[in-house]
Amino acid sequence: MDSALKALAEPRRREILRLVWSKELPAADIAAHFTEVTRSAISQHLGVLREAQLVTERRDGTRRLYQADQNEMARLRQFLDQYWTDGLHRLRDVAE
Amino acid sequence: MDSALKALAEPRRREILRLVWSKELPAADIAAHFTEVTRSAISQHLGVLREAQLVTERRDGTRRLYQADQNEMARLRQFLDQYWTDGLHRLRDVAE
DNA sequence: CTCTTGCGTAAGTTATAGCTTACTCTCGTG
DNA sequence: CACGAGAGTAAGCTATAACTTACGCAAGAG
Repeated sequence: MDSALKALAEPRRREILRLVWSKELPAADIAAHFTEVTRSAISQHLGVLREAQLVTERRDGTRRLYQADQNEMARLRQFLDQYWTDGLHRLRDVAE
Repeated sequence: MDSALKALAEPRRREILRLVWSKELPAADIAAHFTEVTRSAISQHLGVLREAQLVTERRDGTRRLYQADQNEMARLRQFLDQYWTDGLHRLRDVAE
């Protein structure tokens, strides 16, 4: 969970997640969206997202297709929601 | 906004935010919660949170009282909500 | 004025992140 | 079997993060 939040803290990785949120994309297509950095850099970002389990990888011949892992994304979302909810409870308790 | 997310990616800083979410605390009290690191380390974490505008600082004599900045916290929350909402829209559009 | 308390800040260290270039691996194809 | 395309990986660089210890500074107490 902690690795997921750290992964999300990187703008480039958030952008990658947007790209593969709803559709599978091969690594080359993903890299093509980033003109400022090399394909290798993107491959490494994909590695970080994979380790955080935020994306799944599927092989198709020589290509590797990536897609956001909705389960893990949901878990991360829930973690953040919980964080805020707890905080708001503390606010409410103090208000009394 | 980006600095806020990066600030939140640090477990120690998330813990600090929880401490000052609903009440002002002097730096010493905050530091006292962390036995693994020095007071100086916590002071630096507070600096990061301050720069990300996630906490406000108020001076009272020689003490400095910190508290979570609800406005900025709300902005961050909204940013994350938007991120997920956009993603879910892409999912929905693909489903059609 | 001086001393103590509460805290930030400077300097230096070590670990880690993000990047590049170069290499390697694995398929599919002729 | 050779080779070209798609991608990860190794090595090395630079910047930044997270610490530590040491020092400096402001404010109230005596």
